[in-house]
Amino acid sequence: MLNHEPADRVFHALADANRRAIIERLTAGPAAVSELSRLLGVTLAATVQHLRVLEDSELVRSEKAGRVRTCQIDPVGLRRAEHWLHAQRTTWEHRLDRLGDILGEPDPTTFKEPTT
Amino acid sequence: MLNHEPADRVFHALADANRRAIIERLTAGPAAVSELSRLLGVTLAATVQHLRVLEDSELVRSEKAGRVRTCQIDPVGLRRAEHWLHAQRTTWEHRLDRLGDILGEPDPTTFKEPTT
DNA sequence: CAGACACTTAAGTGTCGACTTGACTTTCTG
DNA sequence: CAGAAAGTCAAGTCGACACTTAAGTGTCTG
Repeated sequence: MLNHEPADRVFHALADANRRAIIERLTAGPAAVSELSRLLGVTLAATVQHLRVLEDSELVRSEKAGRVRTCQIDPVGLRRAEHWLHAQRTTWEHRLDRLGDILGEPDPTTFKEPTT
Repeated sequence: MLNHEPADRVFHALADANRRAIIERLTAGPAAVSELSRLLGVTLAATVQHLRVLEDSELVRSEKAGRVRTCQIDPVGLRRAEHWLHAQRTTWEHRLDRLGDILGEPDPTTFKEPTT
């Protein structure tokens, strides 16, 4: 089941607490890899691996100047995830609305939810 | 790093394409476990395991009547995930706004981003 | 009531993912 | 220029995870 859909990558990236901590830090402004490494309390190598995941899912961008790589938020991934969730929630809510309309109608012929 | 934060659970649940497919199906209305199983093309047992993850993260609720368990969306998890993403994005956007204000000011004393 | 249905639980398997250590490369700085 | 700083790359370890099969448990239905 090794999918490479964008949604897979984004949600998988967000599933890790350390990666979310990186994102939370970066919303406050850019940071170097070593700073993030200190923040998480893990090795530089581990941090770099997290950043690779975050960049692949377009949640973070980074550029290297001299010997320091500076990371910042990439809004693309964030928006993609937000959009999927919003779509699900609104679809669900609209369905409930329609259901309410039907149940509130003056002539309620016995209504049954189709399951198949 | 086996965290049990709610955000961990929700995003981890959403990271799997089959679980997202279940959610997408349920936004259209309730469904039985065996129907979801058919939809995914995996074993009933596997489907039950996915549902356990989805229920633990409050993305799905289910009730058993007779021998059939009916599943439906639980908005709690969806909202939780959406809220986290929204918070990150807006924090980031507001920071950019403030940055724009500063850079657009009449007396721009040489501005340097604090990194530590 | 017998057999089909709709799950449920347990155990096993192969893969992935988060870390680590250790060996480099590149870029400052005293 | 020597050494420190900041990353980078490559293994290697070990626990999680998505499946499966197999053996149940209740609940209809003819």
